[in-house]
Amino acid sequence: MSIRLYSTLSRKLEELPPPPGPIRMYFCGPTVYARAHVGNARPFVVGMWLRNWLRANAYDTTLVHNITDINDKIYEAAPNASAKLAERATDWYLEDTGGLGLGMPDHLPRATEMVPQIVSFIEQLIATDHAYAVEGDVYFRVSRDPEYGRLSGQRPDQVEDQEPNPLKEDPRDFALWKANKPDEDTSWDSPWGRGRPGWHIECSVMAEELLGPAFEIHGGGLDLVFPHHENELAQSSALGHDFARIWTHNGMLRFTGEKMSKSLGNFVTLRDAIDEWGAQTLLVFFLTGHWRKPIDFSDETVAAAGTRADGFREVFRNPSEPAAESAWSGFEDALNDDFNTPEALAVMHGWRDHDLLLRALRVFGLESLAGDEAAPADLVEFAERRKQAREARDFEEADRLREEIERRGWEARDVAEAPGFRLVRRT
RNA sequence: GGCGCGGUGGCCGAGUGGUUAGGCAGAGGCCUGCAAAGCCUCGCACACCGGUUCGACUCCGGUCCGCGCCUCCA
Repeated sequence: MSIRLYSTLSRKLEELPPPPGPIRMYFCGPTVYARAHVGNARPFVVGMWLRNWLRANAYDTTLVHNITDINDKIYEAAPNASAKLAERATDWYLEDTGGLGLGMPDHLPRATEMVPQIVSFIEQLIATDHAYAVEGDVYFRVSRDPEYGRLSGQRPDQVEDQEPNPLKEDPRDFALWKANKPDEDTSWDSPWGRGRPGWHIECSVMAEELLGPAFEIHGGGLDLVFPHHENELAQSSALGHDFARIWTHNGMLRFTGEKMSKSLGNFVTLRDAIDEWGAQTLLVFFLTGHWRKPIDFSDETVAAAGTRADGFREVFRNPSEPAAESAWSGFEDALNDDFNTPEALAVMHGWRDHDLLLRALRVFGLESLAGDEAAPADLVEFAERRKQAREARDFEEADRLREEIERRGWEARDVAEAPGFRLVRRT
C-alpha cells in the first residue's frame, strides 16, 4: 500500500511517489516573540513523525522548519529591541521542542538569514508586474492572479474588509516589503529603501532556497491556510514555480473549549507541559488524535495518554511474545492511510512483541518507553528489606516499607523472578 | 455575510452499506499475606428529521449544536 495524505489544495488524498522519493517537506514554524505553547508544537511533532515514517519506508527526505524572526508581532512585543527578543525566543523554541525528544528537522532557516534572497524574489515579482513599490513598501498585486483563493477556497471579493491602506491598489493586496518605522530596530537595504520583509514572503523564499521551486509537502497549522499559505502559493506561482504539491494542515489544539492561543490567553507553554506531564505522555497524547482533527488538551485527556504510555512500558517489563508475521501490516496500513495515528495506536496496544513494538514506537520518538529508569539505591535497599520482612511474615513492616517507597514516587511490586521484587517509577 | 470541518457508548477516539475497533474510567473474577502489575469476563454507541436501499451509524437532503478561518495566530 502506498502512502497517502490528505491535501488541502486538492481536497482529497494524494498518493506519494514510490520510495526513495525524494520527499521534500516544509513545515511552517513559529514567529519567535514568546515562549511556544503546546498547540505550537503540533506541526513540529507531525512533521517529525512524518519524516520518521517516510525514512522507515526507505524514502529520501528533507524536512525544513522555519523560524520567522522578522514580523510585526516581534516589533510590537519589543519596540526597538526586537532582535534580542527574537534571538531569545528562538533559543526557547529550540530548547522546548528539543525537550520532546524527537530530534530536529534537517534545516531550521531564519528569515534574517535570507533577506538578500527575499529582496531578489520581490524584484522578480515587480519585474513581472506581480508586485508594485510605493513609498518604500512593496505589495503583491492579487488581481494579477486569477487563481488566487484556490488553496483556501476564499474568494477575494468575499473577504471581509480590512483596515484601509491608501498605498494599496486593492485592499486584498498584501505587503512583501515594509518601509522601516520608528520603533523597528532591524532593517535592511533594498531597492525601495531601508525596510524589512512582510509576513508571507519569507516562507516562499526559505522553502525554495532549501527545497527548490517544486517540492512535495507543505505543512502547518490549519489557521495558516488563509491568508499565509494562500499568499505563499500566490507569490511562488506568480514566478511560475510549482511550489508545494501536497498541503497538509493540522487541526488546532483546543483548551477550555477553544483554540489554544496566546491572544485568547488560554494556553499552557510547551515547557510547562513537558515539566508537568513528561515528553512521552505528551507525544502519546498527540498520537491519540488524528493530525487533521482538533484535539482537546485537558487533564483528563492527557492523563489518559499517560496511562497508555504506562501500558507500553509494562509490555517491556514482561516477556516478549513473538507476534504473527502479519502484525506489522495493520500498523503500516493505518499510517499509510493519511497517517492515522489513533488507528496505529490501537494496533500497537495488541502487541506483546518487544522488537515489533519498539520498531513502532521509534516512529514516534517513543523508544525510551522500552527502558525503565533504575531506582535509587536506597529504595532498592528498602525493597530488599521488604522482601526479607515478607519472608519473615512480618507484613506490617513490609507494608510500611512499601508505603515508604510509594512516598518517594516508586512502586514496589512482588514478582516471582529474581530478585523477587521490581521497582517501577510511578507516573 | 463568505469559506471549511465536525457531532460515535461515562470520557478519548478509529471505522464500515449487512460481521469485535482500540484506549481510559467502572463492575466481577483469577492471582497476591494484602497489594500492584498482568490475565479473563462485562457496555443492545453512532445529534435530530426525512429520503434512497432488502438493509444506513455508514449514501442524499434538511434541522439543531459545536469548532476553525476570513485580523496576529501552529
